Amino acid sequence: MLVTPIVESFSKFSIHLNQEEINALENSVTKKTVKRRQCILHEGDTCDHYNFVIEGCFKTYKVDHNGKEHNLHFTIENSWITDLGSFFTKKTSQLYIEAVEKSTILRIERQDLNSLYDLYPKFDKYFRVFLERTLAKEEQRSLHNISSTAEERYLHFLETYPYLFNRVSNVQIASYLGVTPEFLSVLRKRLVSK
Amino acid sequence: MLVTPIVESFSKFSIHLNQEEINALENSVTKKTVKRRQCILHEGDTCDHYNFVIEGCFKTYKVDHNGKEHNLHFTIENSWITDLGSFFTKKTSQLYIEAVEKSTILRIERQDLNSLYDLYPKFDKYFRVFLERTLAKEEQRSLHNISSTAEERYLHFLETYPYLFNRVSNVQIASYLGVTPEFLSVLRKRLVSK
DNA sequence: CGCGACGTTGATTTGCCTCAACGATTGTGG
DNA sequence: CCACAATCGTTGAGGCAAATCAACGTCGCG
Repeated sequence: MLVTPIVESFSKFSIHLNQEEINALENSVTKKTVKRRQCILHEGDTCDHYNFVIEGCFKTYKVDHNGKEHNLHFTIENSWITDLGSFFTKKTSQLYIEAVEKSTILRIERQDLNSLYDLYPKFDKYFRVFLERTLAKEEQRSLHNISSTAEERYLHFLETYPYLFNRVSNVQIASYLGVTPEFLSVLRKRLVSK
Repeated sequence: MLVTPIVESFSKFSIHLNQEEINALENSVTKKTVKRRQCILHEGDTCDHYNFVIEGCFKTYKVDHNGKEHNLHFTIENSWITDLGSFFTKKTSQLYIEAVEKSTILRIERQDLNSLYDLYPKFDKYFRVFLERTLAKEEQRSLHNISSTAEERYLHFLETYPYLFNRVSNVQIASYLGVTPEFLSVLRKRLVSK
């Protein structure tokens, strides 16, 4: 089954899908393979779907009015990725979602997800819990950002996402931290000499 | 009924509670009045509840290792306020939630909320939708923060939350924007002279 | 009435950016 | 499978946005 990783994700939140629910889910998703550097969402698109990352890694970024990229977050296997803002308001997205590595995703369209919500309350519960966790992480992040220097943010990044260190370039990390690659280089040098 | 404003909030998301559900909710909440400058959550507390603001205004802030306050957000009437991070992990909170004005809240404890989730699927749906919106707003905010100057952030704040302008001090606004009150003063002067 | 919070101004400092340059790595098309 | 191009990581000089520190008048509240 395509959706086994999703079913396991439900299990992690102690929500167990029965065969009917699993089949409904299986019929709602489409598998897509994505090349390195390929975008699954462009600025200007309307985001009408959720994606579950089966394997690989994505970055979500915005391009500002000076043409600079700002990474909002990285998403690796076994998590959902979408532009919630666009998904909700049904307005065009300001974001790009791009594969950092060769990746595989399962996509579910808005209408199919809505059907699942209507038919099976477990989907509301699962996303309610998933969103609580995601929001808690987001808050934790802005909390840390607001009260730390760039050096502290870098160290915190390394602690929190050790598995990303080898998967994304320093350019990407700098963009995520909100500093220039040059300045990250200075920070790294300083840290080594300590 | 105490919970009328909450029932109306459900209605805004097209979720309509029946009398049984309303009664269950009514029996789950406790009304609290809060004085100006009184905290409903302190750093070190564990946050085991959600609060619905009936009237008034709160700020959620962190005190950093230099003793400075950093406002994460303001919450006014007809919205929920809690420390999701602490609520979830059941760990102690790093945050303070303090009334900016004399306020009234309805509090619901974790166990009572869990009972509602178990008995009535509408509650999962309501919070799923609520969290999607909240998370979309959070993302919108970090998106804007990451790619704007302090002046742009201040203008954006005024546009987005015009109703807060008269309710919270510039010290609070500066803390929310991530600048010092002195620098906000400079910005305001610059803007007037334009 | 008096005290503490607020808003403002100015002088000085600093964290991080910009721009420019260069060798090392990576990846890709021929 | 190699050669060339592109991206990456690093270093340095100079600049700017915002912080820090200090000072002072005003206002609202107890």
